[in-house]
Amino acid sequence: MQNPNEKTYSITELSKEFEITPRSIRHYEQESLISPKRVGSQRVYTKGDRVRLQLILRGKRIGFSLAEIREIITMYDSPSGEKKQTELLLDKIEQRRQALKQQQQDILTTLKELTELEQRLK
Amino acid sequence: MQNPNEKTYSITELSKEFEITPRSIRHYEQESLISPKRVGSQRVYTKGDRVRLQLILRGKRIGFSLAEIREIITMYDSPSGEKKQTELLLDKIEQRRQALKQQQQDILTTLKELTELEQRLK
DNA sequence: AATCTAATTTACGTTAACGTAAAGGTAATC
DNA sequence: GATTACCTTTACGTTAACGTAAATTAGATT
Repeated sequence: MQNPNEKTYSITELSKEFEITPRSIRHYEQESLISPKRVGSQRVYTKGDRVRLQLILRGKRIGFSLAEIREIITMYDSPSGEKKQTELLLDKIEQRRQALKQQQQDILTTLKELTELEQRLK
Repeated sequence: MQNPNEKTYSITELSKEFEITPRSIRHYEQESLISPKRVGSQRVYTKGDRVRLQLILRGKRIGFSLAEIREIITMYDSPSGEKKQTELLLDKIEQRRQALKQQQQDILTTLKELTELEQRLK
C-alpha cells in the first residue's frame, strides 16, 4: 500500500542532504537510475526514490560506474521471471560478490600499509 | 643493497602478467606513478617497479583515481622530514583511513543486499 | 640485405560523469 | 506588477584514463 500522503522531496532538498548537485541527480535520471514523479514539470521524489539515490551514492563510493550501478538496480527490479534469466542474474551476482571480496582484501591491505606508514612517521 | 643482477621486466612482460596494456603503464609513468630505468630507449622495470605497479592496480580496484594513488605513493616516498609536514601526512592518512572504513561498510551492505536478492531469486 | 619483433614518441580520438551557461516557466512575495 | 526563488530543458565544455594510429628505431633472424 503506497500512502499518497507520504513525504516527498524536491531535487534541491535531496541535493543538499547528500551534498551533490541537482545536475548530478538529473544525470542519474538520464541514465535511468532513478525516475521521480512529476507535478507539472517539477520532479518530485518519494522516500523510495530517496533510498534509491542512497544506493546510487553507495555504489559510487565503492567505485562502481553508473553503468554498473544500473545493472545492479536492474537486478533488483527484475521480476522473478524465466529460469534462464534467473540463472544469468545469479551469475552476475556471483561475479559482483567476487569483485567485492577482492575489494575487501585490497582495503585490508591498504589499511595495514597505512598503519605501517603511520608508525614509521613517529 | 641493490643487487644489479636482480631480475628485471620489459613493459610487455608486465602488461601481460597484470592484463593491462603497455599504454596504461606508460600512462602511469607520465603521471609520475612509476619511473623505470632505461637501457637505451627501452624501459626496464625492477622488482621494486613491479611492486609499485601492483600498488597502483590495487588502488584502482578500490576506486582510487591516479591522482589519489600518486598522493599515497608520495606519502610512502616522503623522507621523514619536517614536523609540520609529518602532521599533514598523518592527517591525510587519517582521512584515507576514514574513507576506507566507509568503503568497508558500503561493501558489507552491498554484500548483504546481494545475498537477499539471491534468496529472493530462489 | 631484408624482414621480423618489440620497443619508442607524438598526437589526436573516445567515454564517463558531470560542470556550466543560457533561456525560459511558475508561484509566492514585496 | 515586478522581483525573487526554485524549477525546467538544451547544449556545449571539461577532465580523467586511457585507446588507437602513425612514423621511427634497434636488435635478432632468415
